[in-house]
Amino acid sequence: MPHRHDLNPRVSVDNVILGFDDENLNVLLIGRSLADGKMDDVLALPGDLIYENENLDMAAQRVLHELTGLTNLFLQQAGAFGDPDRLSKPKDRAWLKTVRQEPEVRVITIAYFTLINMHEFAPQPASFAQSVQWVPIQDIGDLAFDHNQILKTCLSRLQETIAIKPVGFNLLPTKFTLGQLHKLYEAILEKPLDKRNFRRKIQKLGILTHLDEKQAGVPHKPSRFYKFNEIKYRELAETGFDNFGF
Amino acid sequence: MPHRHDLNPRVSVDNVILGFDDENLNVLLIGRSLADGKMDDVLALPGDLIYENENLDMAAQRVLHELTGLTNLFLQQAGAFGDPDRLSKPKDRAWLKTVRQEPEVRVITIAYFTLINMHEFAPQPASFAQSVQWVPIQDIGDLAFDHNQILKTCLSRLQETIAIKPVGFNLLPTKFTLGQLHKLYEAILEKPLDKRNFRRKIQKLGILTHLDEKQAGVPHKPSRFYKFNEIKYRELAETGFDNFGF
DNA sequence: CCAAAAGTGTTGAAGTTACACCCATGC
DNA sequence: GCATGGGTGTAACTTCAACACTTTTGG
Repeated sequence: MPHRHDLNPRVSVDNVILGFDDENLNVLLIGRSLADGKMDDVLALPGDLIYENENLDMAAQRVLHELTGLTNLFLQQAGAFGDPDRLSKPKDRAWLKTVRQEPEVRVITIAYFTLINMHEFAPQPASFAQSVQWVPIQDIGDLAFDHNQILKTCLSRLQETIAIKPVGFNLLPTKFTLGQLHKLYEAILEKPLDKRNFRRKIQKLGILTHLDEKQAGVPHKPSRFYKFNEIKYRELAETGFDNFGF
Repeated sequence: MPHRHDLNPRVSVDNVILGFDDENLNVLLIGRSLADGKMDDVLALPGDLIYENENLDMAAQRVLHELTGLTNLFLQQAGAFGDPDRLSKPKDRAWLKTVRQEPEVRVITIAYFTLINMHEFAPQPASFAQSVQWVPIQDIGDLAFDHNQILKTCLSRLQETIAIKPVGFNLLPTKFTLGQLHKLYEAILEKPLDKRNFRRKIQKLGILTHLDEKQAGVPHKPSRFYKFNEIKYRELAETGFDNFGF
C-alpha cells in the first residue's frame, strides 16, 4: 500500500508556461541530462509525477513553483494525455531510466497552462530540470514525449479562453501600454487585429484603469500606462464576456 | 511489470452520457450492488479503470460501448479529477471493496461526455454496472465519489461547446423538427430562447436540410422534418462558429 | 370551436469592420 | 527632419433582441 507522501508512479502533470517579451510568446522548456552527464538535445515541458497526497492542481502549482519560485498563479487544466506509447521514444526512455524508479511504467499526464510575466522571475533548475530556458513559440522543434501535442492543445485552449475571458493579463507587467496588450493578443491569436477596434473593445470591458504616468525614453510619442481594475477583472474572468452564440 | 492487457489500477475514465427526451436532458447513471447482493442507493456515472494497452479515448469508448452497444460516438474529454479523497466516502469504499483488487488505491479519473439519442438503444447492465437508468438532470441527487462535480463540469463544458460548435445534434433522431432542436438548446443552456431568433440563427448555419415529410398525428399544425447536411455539419464542427470576441 | 405548437417579419439598438491621418518623442 | 509607434472618429454593414398574430391539425 502506498504511503501518502510517496510518488504516484502512474500519473504526472506537465505545465505549459507561457511568457511574453513584447514580441513573441515564449514557452519555458527544460533540458535533460543523461546518465553520462551530457545534456540531451531534446527539450521538454516541465512536469513531474504527482504525490499521493496532493491533488492535480497542487502538483501543477508545485512544478511551477520549483521552477519559477512563483506561487498561486492562474493555472488552467487543458486535458489528459495518456496514449500507451507516449513514453516510448528511445531518448525519452534513456532519460526516464536516469530519473524514475519504474521507468517502464505507463504514465498518464495532466496538462496545465499558465501565463506569467517573463521579466518577473529568474528561471532556476529544479529537481526535475537541469537547465531551463525560454523558447519563442515559433522556434520550438521536436519536444520530448508527446509534448508537442500537449503544447498545441494548450495553445488552442488559450485561444478559446482569451475570446471569452480576460486572460493573458498575467503575461504583462503591472504597468503596461495598450500597445503591449495589443501585441499580446495578436501573438496569442496568431493574427493581426485592427488597432482602433482592439483599443475600443478592450477598453469597453472596463477592466483597465489608466495611470497618469507615461512612457519615458522611447523614440516616439510616449504611451500612457494602464493597470488592471482587479475587481472588475475578477468579475469578468468569472462570468465571461457573454460572447456566446445563443 | 504490468502486462499489456492488465488493468491500470490508478487511472479510470468516467462518462457523462446525455440523452434528450424532447423535454429534459437525462443522464445515464448506474446503480451498484454491494457484497450482500443488495443495491446501493447511490447512483454513479459509468466508468472503469483503463487497460494498459488502451488510450484514454478508447477506454471511454469501451465503457460507452459496454453500456449502450453504441460505437464510435462523439465523445469529448472534459477534464481530469484526482483529489486524493475522491474515493473516501464510506459507501464508495464499501463498493470498491467488492469490485477492485486494490480498493484503497488512489484513482485519477478522466471525465468524458457524449450526447446520444435516448431512443436508439436499450441500456444494458455491463461488467461494471448492475443497473442502468436515465435520470432527468434536475432529479439527480448525491452521486457516488466526486461524480456530482464531474457532472457539473461536463455540463458547463457542453454549454461552452454548443455556443461554438454545432454539437448536440447526436441527441436527436435523424429526422427532427426545429421545435425539438429548439427545446434541446434550451435544455442544454438552461434558459429560454426566442423562437424566431433561434430558428433564424440555426438555419443560417446552413447545416440543416428540410425534408418534404411532415409530422403526422399531432394535434396541432404539423411540423416540417429536418435532417443534417453532414458535410457542412462536419466543416462547421471543425472550424467553429467564429463566434469569437477578437 | 378549442387547444396546441408551427411558422413567419420588422424595427431599433448594438456591435463589427474597414479605413487614414496627425502627434510626441529620440536621435 | 525623420523614423517610430501612439492615438483618434466615422460610415456602412451586420447582428441581435424584442415582440404578436395567423395557420394547421386532432379531438
